[in-house]
Amino acid sequence: MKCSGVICPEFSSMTRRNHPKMEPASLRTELERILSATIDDIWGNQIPDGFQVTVSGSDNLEFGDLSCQSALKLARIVHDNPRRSASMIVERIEGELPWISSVSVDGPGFINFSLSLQYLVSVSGMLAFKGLKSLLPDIGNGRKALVEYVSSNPTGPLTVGHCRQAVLGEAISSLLEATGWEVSREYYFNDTGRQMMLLGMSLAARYEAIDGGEAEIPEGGYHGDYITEWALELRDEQGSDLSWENNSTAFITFAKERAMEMIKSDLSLLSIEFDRYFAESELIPDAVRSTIAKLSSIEIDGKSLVYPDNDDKEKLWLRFTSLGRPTDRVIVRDNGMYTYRLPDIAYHIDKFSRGYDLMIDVFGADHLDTSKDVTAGLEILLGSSTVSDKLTIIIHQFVTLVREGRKIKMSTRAGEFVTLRKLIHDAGSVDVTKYLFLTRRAEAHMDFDLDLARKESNENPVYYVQYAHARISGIMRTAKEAGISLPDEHTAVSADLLDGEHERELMRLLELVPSRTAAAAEAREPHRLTEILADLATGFHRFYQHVRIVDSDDPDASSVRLMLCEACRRSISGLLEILGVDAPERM
RNA sequence: GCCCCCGUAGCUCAGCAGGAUAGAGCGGCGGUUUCCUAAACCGUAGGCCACAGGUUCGAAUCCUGUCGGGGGCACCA
Repeated sequence: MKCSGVICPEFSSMTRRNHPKMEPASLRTELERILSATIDDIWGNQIPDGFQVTVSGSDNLEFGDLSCQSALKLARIVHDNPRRSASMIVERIEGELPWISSVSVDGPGFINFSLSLQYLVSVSGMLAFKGLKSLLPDIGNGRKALVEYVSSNPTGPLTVGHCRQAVLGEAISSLLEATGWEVSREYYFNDTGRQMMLLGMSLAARYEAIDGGEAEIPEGGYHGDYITEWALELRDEQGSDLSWENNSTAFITFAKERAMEMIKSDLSLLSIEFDRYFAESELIPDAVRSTIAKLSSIEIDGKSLVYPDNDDKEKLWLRFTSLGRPTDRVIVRDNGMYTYRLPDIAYHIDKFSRGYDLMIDVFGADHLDTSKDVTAGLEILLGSSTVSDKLTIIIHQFVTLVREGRKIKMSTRAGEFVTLRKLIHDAGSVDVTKYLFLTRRAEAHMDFDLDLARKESNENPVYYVQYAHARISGIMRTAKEAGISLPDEHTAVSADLLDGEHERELMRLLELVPSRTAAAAEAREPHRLTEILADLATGFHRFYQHVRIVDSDDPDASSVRLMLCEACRRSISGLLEILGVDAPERM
């Protein structure tokens, strides 16, 4: 880690001569390295091993562009006034830093850096000519990630809750892709067991009711109108001679296929496509049996992890209490069917065996308890460090629907739910729906007022952002008509032409975009992108208000200002693309 | 009873791996278009960051407790 003389000769010459461009992510890394080396130089072995030096964007322009708090954190370690420590650091590095125009010690001991104009111009140029993605750090570095989301069982249309999850999972996937991960999107569904049986029986009941039979939907069955529609379709296709007693498989298969079609069509409204739909039946019987065998072979405190029920030997329990969970659970029922937890553990083992470096599950709050059990099971089978290193479970809270000021209780089985389709219709557009969900972080509850949906959508911040994009696109058209184009990509732009207060403010905002986006990716928090977008839109609108961009009397200055606009436009469109929201050229 | 999430401006929510005067959108009030899209911009009002302790040079952010709201605790998924 040590670097003699603080500034590596290679780095110094590289940045100053051979490598005229510096990317924001690299600049931060280099600053951190230089600061870290300087601190090591001054205080040497007083510094503990894990001491992290970080450079982050300043909150306020008064404090420069980038800020380092290390001197404050150092105070406790070296027992000195943080301002004095900061000054000692600054003395050593001042004037030696590439791309930095000034360094100062402010407040209680912050070290603040101002970025040089030339650097800011060069970053804006990279954004304008190469786009946002080219400046995002390659965090994944080709590693493979699997994101599992939606995973709703084929029993009916997707609802509002699924919509939130779909949008969230898709945005996380895209965000990972944008930062260098190779992402597979996977949808896991249960196509066996009790729910499918109930679905088939519900369809059979509606089918028989067509010809006047008494429709008896079984207890716990499905009451949605769509079942009746399927029943009519089934009769059109296969006549009216089917009966549940003789043709149960036909009913179940028909319902299951219709449900999956419905779900895929709902997902296509959101432009979501999965790489794989993984059916639970693929795990039965081999994968599940081998999972039971592995779990059975484990003993904790002299007790087998799997044990038979006292009354019924066919029924098997998993001793979750030995794994730190509150209660043991049945994993195989007396009729030989598996409960949810067992195939789910088997499914995750399958995922782990496929060699992913990162696996993300996006679940609703109802999965909280079971997902903890599943994780505990995986940890005992695969080792807790393997699981914690590779598996991340994101639990999002539910959407509460409000209509006429009252909360609506939703139930898919009772047929009382608001579909994803209806939600999109009420909100007025797909973009609005997506953006609305994405402005909240996953763990925040969300009230969705259906009566206000459309009204709110007109005031939705997505239009504010899209408008900025459309406005810039308009400026590009105007510039073209006036014969003004972007500067040449390979010729250095004269920074003097952008030496204004408003230009600098916008460039500084742009410079922050790649690192803020990368931070959002590492936190798996796509809602942060909506914050960046709002900042960019505000920044641009303000810039536009104060600065005349296309000016036929001054084509050179117009051209470089146009470059800033283009940098802004491509930043906005790049972020919107990650969120799956359209970036319109006109509004 | 156990577990999870939330409590920040009138409303919906950001900010929370501690840091320098707490933010946005919408709503309120008042301004700004002979000029590249006014779906914009500028100004202004509005906050004991639920409450109480604790840790710290420093807490909206971390810890503990209390209160309030939501959700989950199937041999459904």
